[in-house]
Amino acid sequence: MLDIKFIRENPELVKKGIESKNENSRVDEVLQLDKQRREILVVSEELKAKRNQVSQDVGKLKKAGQDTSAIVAEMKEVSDKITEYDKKLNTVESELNELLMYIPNIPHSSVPIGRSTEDNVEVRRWLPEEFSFEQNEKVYDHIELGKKLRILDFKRGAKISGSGFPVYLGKGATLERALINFMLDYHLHNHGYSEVFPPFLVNRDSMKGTGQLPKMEEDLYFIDKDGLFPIPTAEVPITNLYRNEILNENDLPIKLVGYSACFRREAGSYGKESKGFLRVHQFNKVEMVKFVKPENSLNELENLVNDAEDILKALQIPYRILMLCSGDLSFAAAKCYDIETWSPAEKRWLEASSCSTFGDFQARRANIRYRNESTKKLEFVHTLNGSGLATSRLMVSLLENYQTPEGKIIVPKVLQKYTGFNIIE
RNA sequence: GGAGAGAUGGCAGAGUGGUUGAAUGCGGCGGUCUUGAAAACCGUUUAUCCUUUGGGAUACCGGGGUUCGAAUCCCUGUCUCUCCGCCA
Repeated sequence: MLDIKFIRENPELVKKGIESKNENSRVDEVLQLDKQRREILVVSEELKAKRNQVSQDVGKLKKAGQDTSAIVAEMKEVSDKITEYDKKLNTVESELNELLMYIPNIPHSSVPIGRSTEDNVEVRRWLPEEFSFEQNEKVYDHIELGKKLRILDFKRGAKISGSGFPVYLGKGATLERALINFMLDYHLHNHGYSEVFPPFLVNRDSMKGTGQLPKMEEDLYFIDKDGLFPIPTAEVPITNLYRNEILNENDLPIKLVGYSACFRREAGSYGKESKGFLRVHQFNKVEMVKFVKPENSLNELENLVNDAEDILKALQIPYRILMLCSGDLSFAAAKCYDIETWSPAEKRWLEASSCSTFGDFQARRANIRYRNESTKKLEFVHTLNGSGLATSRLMVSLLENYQTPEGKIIVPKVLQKYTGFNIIE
């Protein structure tokens, strides 16, 4: 969430930021509640100071054997007043906090202002040497390939779970597993990350910490019986590793990478987007998470994108990088790059990764701080995360780009030692 | 699932109604001593909020209550540990 002091001091900036995200600005309500809160607080604290003083005196007087009944009676009234003011304070404070939890992060100043995906800015693209957009005029799409090679089964997935729960079969399952292991190893050995294998179910506090809750509850699965949420991304458990903790400055940046299955309800998103792998309820993802010093946040974001890109270069899959405009930024993000891979069958780019810095937005919610050794103060870290990458969309591009004219799949070179085979036919 | 125990500062661990924000030990930081280091000794070491910048308030797992006054008493929730049962 945003710092209430920052909102108090920069209301116009905050309003503009929120509106540029196409979100409803409720800054005036926040300021109103904040003002109320402080007014009540002052009165309550004055009364408490009095109570503390007199209560101590009562103790002393009693020890000295003196009668205190008059004072005690008077203090009873003060005490009642305190209760009254604290109740008011409580109401106002919880309203304020609730409201603050719904206020999105504001875009970083380097983010282009825009309304929708159309205003995103393509930063760069990378294509394998022999690649051309025209060469693949006649191609099978990933669904046809999956069916033909008996490596993907969407129908049976729908039978056992529902639509959007794909089943990987045979060499398809092996390929998926190889892809995950390859990506993990790559980040571990080449990019200096440490591996985490997180829980796939998390509690409400964790979901609030990274900002999925309270706003996006509709998009989450929820296990009512135990009060647990299946994670929509490993970002949630991994970022929350350090919730309510104080990190050593020397340990920063902390760079973690982890695999998880991801579960998303994708409420209300039916239609052509939903065929095959393009939008599913369960998919696999390797996620990178960083905890960094505030001044390094933007730099670390660039590195994060590069780390994700390296995977695609190694796999020789065409991709492009977009800087998201303000209107396309997610609730918690301050700045974000999407990586899109090319689908020859769809003849369009598919989002396979999203790399964001959240500034101190998540850190403030999750209370993740570090001791700044030069100022000796506790400060919030900045958190970043990026997919490195999501296998489902990546698999679409991989299968389609690596198909032969006969509809076989060549296994990318770097994956062959993980799969143990070099062709799927 | 059954029975019991517990939750206090970075850690360990006292404290069972009145200067206790919290003894003591360890750790950390600063200093004395030393050629240097260790040891020893001395000192220091929580955070958040409000503020008329003097100061004030809050917090001993969370929430509620009793009381003039709660780390301390009562209720409740959560979590952890031990034993038994079940089990990949």
